[in-house]
Amino acid sequence: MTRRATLMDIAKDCGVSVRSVSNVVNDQPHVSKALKDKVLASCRKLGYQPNIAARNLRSGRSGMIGLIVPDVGHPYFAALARAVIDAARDEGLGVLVDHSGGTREGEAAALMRANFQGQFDGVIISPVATRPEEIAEQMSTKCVFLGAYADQDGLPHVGIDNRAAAEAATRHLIEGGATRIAAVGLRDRDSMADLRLAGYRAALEGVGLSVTDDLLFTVSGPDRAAGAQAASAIAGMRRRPDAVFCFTDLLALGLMQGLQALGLRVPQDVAVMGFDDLEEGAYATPSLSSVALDREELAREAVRMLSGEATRQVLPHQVLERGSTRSG
Amino acid sequence: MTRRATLMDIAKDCGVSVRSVSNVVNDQPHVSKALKDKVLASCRKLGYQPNIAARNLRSGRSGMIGLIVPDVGHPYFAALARAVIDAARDEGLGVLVDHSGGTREGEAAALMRANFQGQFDGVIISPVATRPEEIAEQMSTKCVFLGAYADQDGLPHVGIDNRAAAEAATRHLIEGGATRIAAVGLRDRDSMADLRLAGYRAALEGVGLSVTDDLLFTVSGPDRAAGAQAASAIAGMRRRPDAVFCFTDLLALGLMQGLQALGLRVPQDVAVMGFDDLEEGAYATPSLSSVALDREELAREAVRMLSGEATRQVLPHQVLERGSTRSG
DNA sequence: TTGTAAGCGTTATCAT
DNA sequence: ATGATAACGCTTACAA
Repeated sequence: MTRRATLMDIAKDCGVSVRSVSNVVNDQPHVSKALKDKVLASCRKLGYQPNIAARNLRSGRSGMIGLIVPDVGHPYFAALARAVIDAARDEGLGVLVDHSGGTREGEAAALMRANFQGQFDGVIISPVATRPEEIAEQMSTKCVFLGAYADQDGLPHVGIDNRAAAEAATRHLIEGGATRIAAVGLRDRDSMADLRLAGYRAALEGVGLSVTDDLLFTVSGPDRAAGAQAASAIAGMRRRPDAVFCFTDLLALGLMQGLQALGLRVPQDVAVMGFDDLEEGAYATPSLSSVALDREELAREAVRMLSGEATRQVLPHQVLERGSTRSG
Repeated sequence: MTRRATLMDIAKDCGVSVRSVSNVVNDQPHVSKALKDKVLASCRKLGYQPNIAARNLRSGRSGMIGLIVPDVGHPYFAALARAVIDAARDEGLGVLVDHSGGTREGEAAALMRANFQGQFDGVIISPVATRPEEIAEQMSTKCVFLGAYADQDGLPHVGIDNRAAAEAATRHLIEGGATRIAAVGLRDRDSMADLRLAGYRAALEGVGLSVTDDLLFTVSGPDRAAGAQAASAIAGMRRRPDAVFCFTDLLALGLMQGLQALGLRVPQDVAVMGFDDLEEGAYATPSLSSVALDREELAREAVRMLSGEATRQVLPHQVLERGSTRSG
């Protein structure tokens, strides 16, 4: 295998200038049909492929964006990654995916890598433990933030109104007849959870139910195991809740599994509400009620925002009633 | 915001040559301590960050690899992507993730993008509908193939012995007392499924059970819905199987859900065996027996193979007995 | 419409 | 150990 063909090779082969070849390759307007044909034929003959590094150096753009999530293996972020990859592709961009583990150190390391890995045309990030302002400060390229947001920051952000969504989800449980509703979620360093907790509180207070600490369960992780653990705790309570609002579907799935293993019926004994609308939830037994958003639109907005001026996009959410909260 | 600092800016600031600065930045062996300190201080002062595009152009490497899977949203490939990203990170490489949809056209398009998106230092690909030789032929960079393989090709490949693994899985069902075992999987253009089917056949024939066509179920997709569909077909059979071997966990999960919705008990009425060892399977009700491999090792080998000479790595597999096949 | 040539910011080859 | 300088392959003024 010999050296790859360059623009100049083509130019020589055709007896024209590199300029003309470049014009053809880049679909510039002013090229004669004859030239175009000749050049393209030569490109095929010599197997020409543009050197992207050179193009990037010259143009200052890379055609790549970064996506940083806590964990690509997590179903929610896997679905998100898919949507972002699709949206980026439609804009002719590739997506370098990285994960942070959801810890502060992990996020710092991922940001480092993003700064050095390459010249991204932008980075989409779903932060957990680091404040957006801190992140934007240390990044050398534009960032769009996904997920929770604090109202004060003016940074590019796209997501749903987590507080309102959580309130709606909790209200759904109340309307189903629940009077003693537990909340299960991560706490500490997770502003997303804070917002959902606030929504939960608001819903209860809205109907005059008091929020007591024994109804609040802080889990150890974002996974099914943590949900199952919460199930044991809840099943063992002297005054057992008749409904549980989990801050994520994965927690809810673990919780449902745990409750059922302990002999409790869902939703008859305990109704369960999730958040995220994972495909997996629709196939659980019973199917899991959840809060949904349009992930494709989320991704499209995020990608668009990377090259635009817009700074905040709040997407609509939707409460999906399924088997886990269907009374009767 | 002004222009980003370059090597030359640092050189001027320090009163040394760019060569010296480059040496420091790249940790070359022959640099005096004094120079190093001076340069590093200047870098910090001016906020220097190397221009990766320029470096790539000069060095001919990009520090990035491509990963092409049918669908990043699919739990198996999400887990795989995570493992590959981790393995690549340990080698200082970033991973550009793309998906093909698992169709021939989709794979062709993804390969195109991989060729143009950037200069990858290699591509790891999990092909479905396109033969490895065809792929290798049209790619301008080294490819390592994941998943199934045909014995004749000498292309870099890492995976398990799918045929043997499927045989072991089926044998596990036989040892559990099953005598009428159905197989559920994709067919056509999916060599992975062919191998697993062959293993299934071998296991049955090994104990003198005949393989009849009515036991073979071809599904419409790789998802839970397809598994649930197969459940209806199986539940409705005049002579119902007492066990089902699904070629993937996702099919098995849909199948289990479907069977149970139809009033059949797993494993008492029908034992179910999956393949892939998804985390989700361990949390299903009942927990799903499956065939596992070490995904982290798979990923490490694949990444290593990109820069090495090795051409085939067959990893060990393991049959995991869980609730869905536990008799008694 | 096409040709010439100047960079883009590195790295690496010569020297010294 | 460090300096000067020529590539790397492309885009794009500026000319013609």
